[in-house]
Amino acid sequence: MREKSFDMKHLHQRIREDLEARIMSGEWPPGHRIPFEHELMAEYGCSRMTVNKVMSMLAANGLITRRRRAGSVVAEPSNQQAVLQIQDFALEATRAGTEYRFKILHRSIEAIDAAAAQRTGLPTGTEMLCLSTLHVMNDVPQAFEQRLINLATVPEAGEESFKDDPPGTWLLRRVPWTEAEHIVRAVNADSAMAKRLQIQTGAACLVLERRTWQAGAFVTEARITYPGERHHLIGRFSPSLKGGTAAQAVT
Amino acid sequence: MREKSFDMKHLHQRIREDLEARIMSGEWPPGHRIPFEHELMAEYGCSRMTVNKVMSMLAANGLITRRRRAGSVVAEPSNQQAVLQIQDFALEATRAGTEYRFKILHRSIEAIDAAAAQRTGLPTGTEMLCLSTLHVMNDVPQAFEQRLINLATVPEAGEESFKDDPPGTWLLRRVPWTEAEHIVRAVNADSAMAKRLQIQTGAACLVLERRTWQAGAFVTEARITYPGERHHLIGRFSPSLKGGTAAQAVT
DNA sequence: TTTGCGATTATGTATAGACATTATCGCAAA
DNA sequence: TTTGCGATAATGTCTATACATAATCGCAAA
Repeated sequence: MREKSFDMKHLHQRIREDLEARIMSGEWPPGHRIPFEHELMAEYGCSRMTVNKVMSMLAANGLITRRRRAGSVVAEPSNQQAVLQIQDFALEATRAGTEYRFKILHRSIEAIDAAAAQRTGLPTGTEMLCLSTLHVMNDVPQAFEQRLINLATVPEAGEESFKDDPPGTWLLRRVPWTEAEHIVRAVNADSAMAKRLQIQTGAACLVLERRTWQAGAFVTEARITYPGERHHLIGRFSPSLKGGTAAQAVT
Repeated sequence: MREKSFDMKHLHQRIREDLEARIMSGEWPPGHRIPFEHELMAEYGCSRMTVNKVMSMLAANGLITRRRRAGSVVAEPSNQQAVLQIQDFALEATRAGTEYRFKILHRSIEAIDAAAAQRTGLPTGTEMLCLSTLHVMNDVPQAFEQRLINLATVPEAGEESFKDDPPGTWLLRRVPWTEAEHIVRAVNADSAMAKRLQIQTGAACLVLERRTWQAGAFVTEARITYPGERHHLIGRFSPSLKGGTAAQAVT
């Protein structure tokens, strides 16, 4: 039954990546029913054990929810699971029923500067789309986002207006990531930041820096500043159920 | 070959918990060789696939490192992997060769207050050991730790002097956790905190709150305040390799 | 129409065996 | 003594099968 396929990857890895990509890109939204094991088994021409191992792993990582007889569905993102699952504002707002707006404060295309080149591993001079976005819920500023998007990896971003979806949400739909790096810091708001976020100058803010790659190609860097009083990062773990859906809703 | 064992747990789960407990308690330190699959297979009286599935999962979670022919060893904690792996100071200091001291600033045994009772799920009035510890490296204060230890779960903590190991390290050796919850916030240092950490009043600090349970029994709560300028949280992920060794060195 | 129950179906767990891959060990040749 | 290479041992992947468990569906009885 086993047909050595053309590519080098192992079958279980290919299945895993296929499923992950469909989930993380939003093609299969939370609640979407995943093909039954016997269907995937037919699709990939492998035994049920192989499919089962992949699905069990996805379930252990919290990406899908499985129920006997009922089948498997894409899991609802749980805000108790993920350390770095700071919200995708649009998504969270819809769910909570609060009003959400965002505003692009700045947009330009620039050659990457030396410091950013080092952080991202790109050659200096690479063209980046630079965006500054303010996220507002119920007329209260919730976060300020400074983002670089690698136009070599995501050329269509250059043409995008970002009028429907904020950049993070837009990107997630198009470019699921395979690797990410995060840094969390505490900083005092300078006067410009304080004004933007409507907080006191000097107030403590949580800064999340997030860089993502797709198969080794740099995708985007986001520096998101949250008013410290209004936001925390929350995570719940057990030793073998770590991480969870850390990035299901963030880019 | 299969012998339905007396307990209700599934075999793979029992194996996983056994191995995790030995790793996380420090009984098997980083670098320690883990029994070969065929040894575990004999020990638990099961097939290799069962052992293999468990070991693969531990490897995927970064708890162990596996190499063909060489066998499996407990992984070195990697500071590029875990979001919440803020340092176990004693351990990090040893590794980096810097001088580390800690000082217990406060110690008392008190009935839990209402707010903490709610956070931890314990009945009000439960006796807790309350400790405040300052962590110092090269004469620079690195963190201030406020900790509650549940004496019902860890009675021997009441007798412990904590003169060799700081409370976190001491606990980790004795009480491996099975569940943990984390909250990260940014706050402005008040004057007492500023004095302790030798920073300016109002300076932004990163606060990590960590609560751990062992099989449902509350173990400890730690609130650790780091000077924002001197510390970040760093994490690196890929979608199916999330979390990593998040807690190997922290309690 | 509603309730109850058995058949069905999908997942959960486990076994035994096969072959691939790769690092290491030890022996033999240079 | 050193180098090279083959045997060996351990993990990696996968198949085929079996039985357990749980939820749902649909039919039949009340």
